Amino acid sequence: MPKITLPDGSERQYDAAVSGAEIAASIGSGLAKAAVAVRVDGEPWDLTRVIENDARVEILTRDSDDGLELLRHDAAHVLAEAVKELWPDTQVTIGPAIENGFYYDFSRKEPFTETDLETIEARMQEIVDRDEVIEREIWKRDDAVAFFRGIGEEYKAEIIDSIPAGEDVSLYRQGDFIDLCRGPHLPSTGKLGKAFKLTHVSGAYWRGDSNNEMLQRVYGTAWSNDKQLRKYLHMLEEAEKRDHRRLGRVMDLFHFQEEAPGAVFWHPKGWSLFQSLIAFMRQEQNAAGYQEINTPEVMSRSLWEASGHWESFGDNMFTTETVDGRMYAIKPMNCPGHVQVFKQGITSYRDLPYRLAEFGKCHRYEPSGALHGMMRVRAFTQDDAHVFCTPEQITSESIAVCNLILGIYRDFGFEDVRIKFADRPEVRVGEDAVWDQAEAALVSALDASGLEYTHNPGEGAFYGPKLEFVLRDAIGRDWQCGTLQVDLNMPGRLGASYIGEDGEKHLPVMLHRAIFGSLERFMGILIEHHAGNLPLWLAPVQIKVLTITSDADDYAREVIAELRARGLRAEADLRNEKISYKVREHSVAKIPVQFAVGQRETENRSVAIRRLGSKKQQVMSLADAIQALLDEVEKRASQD
RNA sequence: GCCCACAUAGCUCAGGGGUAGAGCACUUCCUUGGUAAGGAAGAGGCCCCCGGUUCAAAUCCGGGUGUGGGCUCCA
Repeated sequence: MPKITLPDGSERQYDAAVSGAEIAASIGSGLAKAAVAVRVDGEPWDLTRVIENDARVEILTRDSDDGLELLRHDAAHVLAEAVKELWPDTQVTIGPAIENGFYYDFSRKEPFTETDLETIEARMQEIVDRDEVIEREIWKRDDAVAFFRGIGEEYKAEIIDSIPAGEDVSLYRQGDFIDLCRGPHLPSTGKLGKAFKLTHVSGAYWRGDSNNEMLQRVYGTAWSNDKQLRKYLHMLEEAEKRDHRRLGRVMDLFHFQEEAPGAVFWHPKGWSLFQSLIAFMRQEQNAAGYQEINTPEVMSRSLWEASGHWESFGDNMFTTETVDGRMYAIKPMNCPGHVQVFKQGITSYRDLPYRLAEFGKCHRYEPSGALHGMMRVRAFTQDDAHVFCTPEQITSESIAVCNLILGIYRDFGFEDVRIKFADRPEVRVGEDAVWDQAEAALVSALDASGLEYTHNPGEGAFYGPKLEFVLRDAIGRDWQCGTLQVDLNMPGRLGASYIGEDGEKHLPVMLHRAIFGSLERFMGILIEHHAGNLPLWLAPVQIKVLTITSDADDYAREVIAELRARGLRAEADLRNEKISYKVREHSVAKIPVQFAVGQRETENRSVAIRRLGSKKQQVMSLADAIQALLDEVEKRASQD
């Protein structure tokens, strides 16, 4: 006689043990239809599983986050069933729900083709039409291992084998397909609906280990209804329009070519934007007490051996051997160079904290498959800095860095920033006692700053723990940009020290920090965040002056001269073309402000202003227009 | 690095064992037009590279390089 308590606090008494489906039906037919699973005392259960005792029960509907995840998980099972029907000698492995969809990893000799995807998708729809009952079964672990081994599913058997002996496992059966799964699942395949689509195939290593066999992964997306599916597919198209590689071309910012994989060829407009980013950062960090330096790009291999980089990353460094047989490395980082500058001057604790910054161009031989537009390159520019300080100064310096980073992100319109604390990795340099100290210092700085953060275990740098600053862009994607690392190892390895108040030699603490991270990557993120519609203060060409007829050419030249004299980046378009033609071309090129000038404007020294994205025009005196734009630049305002 | 796909004009792409195609961009001419493409003509190609098959390869096959989607990696 279970008493069921619903989330709103109401209670229902049932005469006998009752299933989630029955509870939902007793509340309403609409709910019964939308229900996909239940949560019983916080634990997700199948809708058909019988509840014997008093419990708190929550009905999960297909529209809820949990319900959607379940649908996606079911879609993965239906995918696996379809593949097993079509190609019985394919082995199944794992198939989880992921953000926006699902995937399933299969082991087979022949990779899937694009045509196979269509075939599989059609079969999945048949399985949905068949409306097969999905049943939960509890097996003894060893029986399950023997069963899967018996039907040739070695991977499945291996997974179950890694579950502690003596534990029972749950299997789910739908039609002739049976799979190990924690559940819960839908009561039948028909409930999945057809708002799913297979999207692409790729390779994926078994258990995520590159030493293992490469499996064939099929990705798909799944939603609660067709409308949601269409909305998602539309969002993908919109994201593609924002692609910085496409916009970099239409905005004439940069290009890549085969002779320099992973390295940017900057065009005048792209370099202008790059310089704007540097100018801004320079101003902000000078104000925060940093001094800018520059260190060599090519240094002897011995320095990298001393720093520990050679051992950890030697395979990923560009090297160069001179005719006399000396081996040099092209710098992958700036820190060893900064330590050399520290060693040349600083001897006293009175000089600390000592903050050195560099816009250093680094080269890393990234795996070819990792390259991706400007987001992952082999030649990039870091806004790198190192704060040399005493152990007592770690907290205050770390807080200052956090505030600097968050403030700068706000200036770029990134308000949603997450912080992750990454501690010691398995492969590292230095004593554990030193790591204890560095991690504790970073955590205490975080606690003192009052900022929220999450824990990212084992993801620290080889020389110290770090904070990762992750910003979320306009369409909800996360990008890790900034970093703050506490390093108690490198100064000692490279022989840096200072004389403390006590007259003794001490090792300085080194805080590594970057805010943009890579300027190339940050620019890519900025372009995609703004969909190319850069805020006025960053736009390489801020104003285009378009003439209606050639009678206005002289006035247009005057306007350009005036704009440039006031520090605005402006270009004229005096071509013998119709105004619509010019407007379209510069709109496509994402120029934020267009001034149209014709006879009327020439006569009263005005401009007809059209902002990117707007179809309206505003006529204003040239003087007022310039002032308004200067104000906007000063405020670093974003249009969106 | 690994799996799959792709590589044709500046760009976006069609084609396909035997003179290389379109749209846009570009050049010239006409047009001086008030807010997202005015008209005409012209020029533009080692069909990514190296091999092989073939009477004949841009096309088929193999290898390489690059790019894309993932996996692994990211000091």
